[in-house]
Amino acid sequence: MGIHMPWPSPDLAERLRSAGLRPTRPRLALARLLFDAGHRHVTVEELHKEAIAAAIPVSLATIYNSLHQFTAAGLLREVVIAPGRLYFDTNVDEHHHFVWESTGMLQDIPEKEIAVLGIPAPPIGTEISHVEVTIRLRPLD
Amino acid sequence: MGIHMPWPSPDLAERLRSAGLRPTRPRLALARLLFDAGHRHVTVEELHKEAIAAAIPVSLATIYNSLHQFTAAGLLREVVIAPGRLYFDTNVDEHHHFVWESTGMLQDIPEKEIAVLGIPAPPIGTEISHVEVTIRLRPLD
DNA sequence: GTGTTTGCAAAGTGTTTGCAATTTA
DNA sequence: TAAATTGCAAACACTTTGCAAACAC
Repeated sequence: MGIHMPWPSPDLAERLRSAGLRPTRPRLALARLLFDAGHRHVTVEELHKEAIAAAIPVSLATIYNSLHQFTAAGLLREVVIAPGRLYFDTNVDEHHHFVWESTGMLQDIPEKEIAVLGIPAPPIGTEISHVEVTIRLRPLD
Repeated sequence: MGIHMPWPSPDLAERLRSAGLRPTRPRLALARLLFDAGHRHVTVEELHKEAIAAAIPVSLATIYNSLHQFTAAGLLREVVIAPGRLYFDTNVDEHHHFVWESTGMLQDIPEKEIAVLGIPAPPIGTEISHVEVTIRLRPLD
């Protein structure tokens, strides 16, 4: 855990199978778009357009379903940066983000670059699931 | 900036006026609910229910409008913790959050408690608007 | 009185769901 | 063949908008 294979990717069908998901044609095609090109941040709409452009005629509903299934299976992580701006992040390891407030764009910051000191003890009955630092940017000037 | 008056609150009408907002009856009533009881995290729906319960018959549309106007005026800050879970935070100073993943609940962590080290230089053409640390919690066991 | 704000109901948006047809194993 | 998955279209929940009436100044 924590280590990502560079491309060429491991067998995607196998990866889906071990996540408990049948490697159907739509899912494999989406997995290729998502995981065969390094870490990505995609929105539902973007992925749908990409799929259509790649001559993979998946319906929007299937995009939604697949992204949620992938997320539940731990293959993706959701990142919300503003109301109505939801990304699915193929980097599921602990890491941080730059967020361009003007465009909604997102950029990863490796976990190792940033140290968070003084994290308070988690409230009784809870444990820390993860810690994320979001650095919001505005255009200079 | 960064210092908040404890209650009793300064004159709310004046506060709205200097934010460029006419102190209308609905806006004053909402401002009282929001700002007269220390820092709060409210959702649109919660505030609407509170207003109705307080015999202030504002429409949902007015809640939406007012919250957005207050936000644009710098009296509130939006905090999205998951798709569809938007809070308006009356604490507009730099600070951090605990987020209960199971319930969506939110709790402030004062800015001073946490130190973020190693923040990378902002990408060319941008400056840092703010840095927030989100600590997600899951139930113990 | 003039320009702003409100409430209502209608129109949008983005997301989910039900179900018959299709596909996987 | 049996069970899971897909696509479509309808249903949803949430948010915004248009406009006449009410209000602030």
